[in-house]
Amino acid sequence: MSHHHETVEALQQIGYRLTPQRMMILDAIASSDGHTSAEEIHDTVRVAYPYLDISTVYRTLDLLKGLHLASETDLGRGHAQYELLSKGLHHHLICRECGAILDMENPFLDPLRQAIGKEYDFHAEIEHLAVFGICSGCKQNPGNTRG
Amino acid sequence: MSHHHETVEALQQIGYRLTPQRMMILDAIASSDGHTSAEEIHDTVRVAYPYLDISTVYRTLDLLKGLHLASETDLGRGHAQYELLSKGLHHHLICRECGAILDMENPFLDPLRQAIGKEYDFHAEIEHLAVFGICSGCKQNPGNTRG
DNA sequence: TGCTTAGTGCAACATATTTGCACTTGACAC
DNA sequence: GTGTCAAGTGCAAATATGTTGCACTAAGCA
Repeated sequence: MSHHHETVEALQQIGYRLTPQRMMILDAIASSDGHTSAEEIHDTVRVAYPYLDISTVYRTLDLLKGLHLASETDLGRGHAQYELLSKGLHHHLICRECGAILDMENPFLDPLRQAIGKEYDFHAEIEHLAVFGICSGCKQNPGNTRG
Repeated sequence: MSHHHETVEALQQIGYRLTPQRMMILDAIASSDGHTSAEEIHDTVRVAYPYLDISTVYRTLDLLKGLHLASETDLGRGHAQYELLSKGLHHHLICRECGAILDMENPFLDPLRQAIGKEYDFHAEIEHLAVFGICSGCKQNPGNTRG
């Protein structure tokens, strides 16, 4: 998964330092198959490098957010979830019964973006949307809460 | 603004007690012209009644949420924002330049809801959506940050 | 008016995130 | 390579937001 180092090397081009911590954090986000929390990133990296501090994780995430390389979303847990934007923009449908998360493709929101632009003269930057509701499984078979 | 007491009186019908705290909290949300934070509600009510505890605010908000009388949204600040659902369901367009908040009417999202249902077999319950982007003013005249 | 339990205030806790500061180290010049 | 120096890091403490246990209060009702 070292191809993600490309991203950090890109950072270097615009004046940021290429540190092992940043590479490891980026690898952790990439290898997490979707969304991760700061705490999970911290735990993952600390297996290999126990000195990593959680504040470094947050500072790196802020950096990535600012450069639009990662997105932050509130997926209904008590903490933010992060995701690399390089792996194709997409959004989430979250079942509030069973907690399942479906991915929704980005172009799906294009009609909404256009409608908002037309009606409200507002340029909607929907980078990462979380939509709550009920999935098909729970529609047919209600009552299986998870959290 | 005592017409909002109707809502609390409705609560009473389904077995909840009509307490002065609940009435004051509801008035505070209603009078705040849109979204408020728990802390703002607390401050507002404490002008008249200094003994109100923040935990009572949170417990009342949980109650209102559970009964779908109020909605909770993350509007990009570090805390949740609350709003009464009685005043017509709507959504927000938030300018990330100047912080302005536009209201978007609920039926506007119907095509998206239908599309999600069709494509993903998912029942989207979009009660309160926050869409970030750039408003028309900032499109023409960039550079006026607010926070 | 008294009974009972929902609701409240208080204090302590839990969790997520931020910040000040001294130390380290990546990037670059020599 | 070696030196320079600010960006970046680790650490500890602080801050912010929300939650919880518990004793006390009071709303609703007989």
